[in-house]
Amino acid sequence: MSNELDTRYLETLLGYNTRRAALTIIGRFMDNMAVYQLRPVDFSVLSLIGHNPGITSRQLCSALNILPPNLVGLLKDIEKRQLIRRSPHPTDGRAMGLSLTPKGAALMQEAEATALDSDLSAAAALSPSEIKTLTRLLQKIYLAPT
Amino acid sequence: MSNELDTRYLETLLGYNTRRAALTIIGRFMDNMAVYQLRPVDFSVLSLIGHNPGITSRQLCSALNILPPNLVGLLKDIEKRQLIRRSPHPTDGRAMGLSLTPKGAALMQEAEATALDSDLSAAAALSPSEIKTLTRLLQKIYLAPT
DNA sequence: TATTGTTATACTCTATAACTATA
DNA sequence: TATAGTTATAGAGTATAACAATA
Repeated sequence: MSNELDTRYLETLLGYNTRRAALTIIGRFMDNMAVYQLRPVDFSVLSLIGHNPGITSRQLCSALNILPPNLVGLLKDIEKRQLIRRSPHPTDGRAMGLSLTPKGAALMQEAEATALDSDLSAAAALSPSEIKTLTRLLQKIYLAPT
Repeated sequence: MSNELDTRYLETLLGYNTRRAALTIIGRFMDNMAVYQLRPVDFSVLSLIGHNPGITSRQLCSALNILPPNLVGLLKDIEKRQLIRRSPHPTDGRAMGLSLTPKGAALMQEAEATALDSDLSAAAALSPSEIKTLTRLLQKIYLAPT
């Protein structure tokens, strides 16, 4: 079948290019994280908890743009897997402070190393300085004031 | 509330940065396309049809990574809006060739101009040469052989 | 025997309303 | 009166199985 499609116009669009690259990178990330049974969102939540012991579920929601009802089941699951612990918040009786268990910390130490490998293999076509440039330009976009 | 979260680790990850930038760019794209009642996927489909008259639904699926059953309703909708036309395929009796109606072509001429404006405003923090660099690096990632 | 387009359906992700307990 | 966490539920988006018509 003649499959000569003209996609040149779409390839001029920043949204198209950024989304396709994101899907490529995240697809590989998912493959590499499957062994830990972590989806990208699980990884992000655990990583934020690991680097911010005592973080609340509301803070996770703001940082990761998750709606509170949608975080409930996720936290329940990773707590059931004994990766996190909920402790009473020191100053706010409504909230719970989240932290990694030793098992969760051990898992995340491996998972974060794997995440780096995954990034490097997804960006194997780029030099180290190109990766730095790419990161800087992407951050300029999403950190720009509206 | 003390909202001093440490997100430095996540900000080193290519997947995190690329996804956040994509959400920023596409969010703005959606806002700007709302007036045409086009979602990103509608825009992509109509744009590919416009630049590839006679394209089949199967070709659209491959190019945009859409599963055939999920394209059916989309095509039905934009045909009902009289933006596309389905004609018998010249050589394959199973397939239909898709093309824009005059109404669809007029809409897409405006929508593609708006898409460019949207990109430029989403990337307002970047110079023209930075935008070119960003595009090149993103394409290097998703066009790289597995 | 394989492919195009389609229906029906299931699963995941995301979003909204409303409740409770604490502040 | 507002906020943290939760429940229930609705709506997108994405996935698989199976079919008729054609290659």
